[in-house]
Amino acid sequence: MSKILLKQAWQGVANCSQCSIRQSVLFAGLSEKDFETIHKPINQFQIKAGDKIYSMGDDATCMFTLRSGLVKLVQYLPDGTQRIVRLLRTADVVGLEATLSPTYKHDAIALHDTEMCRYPTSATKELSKTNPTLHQELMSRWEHALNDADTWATEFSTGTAKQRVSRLLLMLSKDNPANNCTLFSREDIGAILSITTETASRMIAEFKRQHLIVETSFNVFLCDVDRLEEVAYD
Amino acid sequence: MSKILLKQAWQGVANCSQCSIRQSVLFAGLSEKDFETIHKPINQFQIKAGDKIYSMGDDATCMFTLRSGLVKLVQYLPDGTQRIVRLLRTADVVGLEATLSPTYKHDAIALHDTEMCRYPTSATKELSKTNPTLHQELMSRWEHALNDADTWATEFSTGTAKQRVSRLLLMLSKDNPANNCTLFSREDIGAILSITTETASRMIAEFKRQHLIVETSFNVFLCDVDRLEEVAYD
DNA sequence: TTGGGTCATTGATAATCCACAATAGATAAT
DNA sequence: ATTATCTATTGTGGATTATCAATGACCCAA
Repeated sequence: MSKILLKQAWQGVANCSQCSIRQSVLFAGLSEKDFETIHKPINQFQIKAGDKIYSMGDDATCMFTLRSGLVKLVQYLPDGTQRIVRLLRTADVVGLEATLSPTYKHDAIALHDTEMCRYPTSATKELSKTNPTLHQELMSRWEHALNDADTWATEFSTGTAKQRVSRLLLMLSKDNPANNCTLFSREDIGAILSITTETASRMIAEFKRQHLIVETSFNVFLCDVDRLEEVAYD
Repeated sequence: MSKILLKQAWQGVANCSQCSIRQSVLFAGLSEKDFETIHKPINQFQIKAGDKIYSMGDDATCMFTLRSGLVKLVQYLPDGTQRIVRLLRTADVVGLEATLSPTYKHDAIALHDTEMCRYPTSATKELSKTNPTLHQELMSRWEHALNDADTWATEFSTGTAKQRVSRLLLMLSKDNPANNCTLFSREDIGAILSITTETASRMIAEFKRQHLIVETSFNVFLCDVDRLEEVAYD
C-alpha cells in the first residue's frame, strides 16, 4: 500500500453528505451520526490508468468505493498466467473481501483514470454490526459480484473469439446512452476473454474495418449495438 | 417445484440437533430456541443423479443444504448454450440467492445421488435479522461462492483442454484422502470447462490410457495427483 | 531530431479444437 | 433374446486460435 499512497493524488477528505453518488454507495444507509463514529478519515483519491490499488496478499486494511473510472481484479495461475476475473465501475466496492478476509484476494489495478474514496475496513466492520441497512447493503454487494462472476463464465468464456470480443464491447457500452465505450490494452482484453493479445487485436481491427465500431478518439469506440449483438449471439 | 416434490424420496423431518454435519452448516450458530421459531418443518430428501432441484426463474421459496452428493448450477446463453457455473458439495447451500432475490438464478441439478435438507427461505430471512452468527455465516457463504467463481474463471477457462480436464480432476479428488473422484457425463465435463463433449471424452480416454487415472468402478477414478498436476500447470 | 521503447497490427505456420459421422458398449424395454 | 436408446469413444477434415516473427505507429526523453 505504501507505494500507492505516495503516487496517488490526494483530493481531500471526502464530504460524504454531499457525495454525488451517495444513493448507490455502500454507506448509503448511514446517518450523519454513523459517520461521526468513523474516526479515521474517508479520503478521496485520483489514480491513473495502470496504477495498482493493492496486491493479492496485502493486508486488507482498507476498502474503496469507485466514484469514476474502471478497475480490474486479477488472479494468477501457478505458471504466471493472468486472468482478469472482474471489472469494477462507478459505485462498486473495491476490496469487498476485506470484511471477511485478512488479505486481498486479487491484484486491483486501474484500467482507466479512476477516482475513489478510501475508508478503513474497521469502519465497515464496526458499523455493520449495529446497522442493518449496511449489513443488507454488504450482502447485496456480494450477490452482485457473484452475478457478475457468473456472467463472466457464460459470456466471456464460451464461444468464438469474435463472439467474446463483441460481448465485451456490448457490456462496456451498456449503460452508456451514447453507445460508446472506452477500451484498454489488447492484452487486458485477452486476459478478460481468455484469448491471446494477438487474437484480441485481430478482432478489434476487423470490427473497425467492418464499421461495427468506430474509433472517435484514442481507444474510445462508438458501437453499433444491433450488429454487435448479431455477432455475439448467433 | 411440485414435480420434484413428487419424485423425491422423503426421508423424514430432519433432526437438526443430531445432524452429522451440524458444525459446517448454514444454521450452525443457531440454538434450540432458534429452531423452535421455524414453524415450517425442515425436511430431509434424497434425489438421484439427473434430478432437478429447481429451475432458473422459479420462486425462490426454499433453500437447501447438501448432506452428500454433488449439484451443478447451470446458466444459459441466448442461443441455448449451457454453462455450468458452480458445483456444490457437502454442507454447501443450494439457492443462496433466495435470501436476496425473488427467483432462482440458475438451474440446480444433481450430478450424483444427493441427500439434502430443505427449509423455507423465510426461516433464513427471519432468523438472520436477529441472529448475528447466522448473518455472518450467510456472508461467508457469499464469499466462498465468489472465491469458487473466481477459481472457475482462472482454472477452468484458461489453458488447453488437457490442462482444464486435469484441473477438474484435481479439484474433484482434492479433499478426498484416497485421491479418487466420481465423474459424471462427458457433456457436463464439457459444460464446466467450455469444451465440447467429444474433446472431454478424448482427454479422459487419453488419461486412462496413460494411467493418469484408473477407473476402479463405473465413473469412479483413482487419480495420480502428482502427474495430473504436472499436466495441469506446465 | 533522433533513438529507444511500448503497443497495435499483420503475416505465416503449426497446434488445437470443433463439427460431423461412425462405431462400440451399456442399459432398459419388449 | 432382441431391439431401441443413450452415451462414450474414435476417426476425419476443416475452422479457429496460438505461436513466432516482423512491421508500423506513437510517445517520450535525450
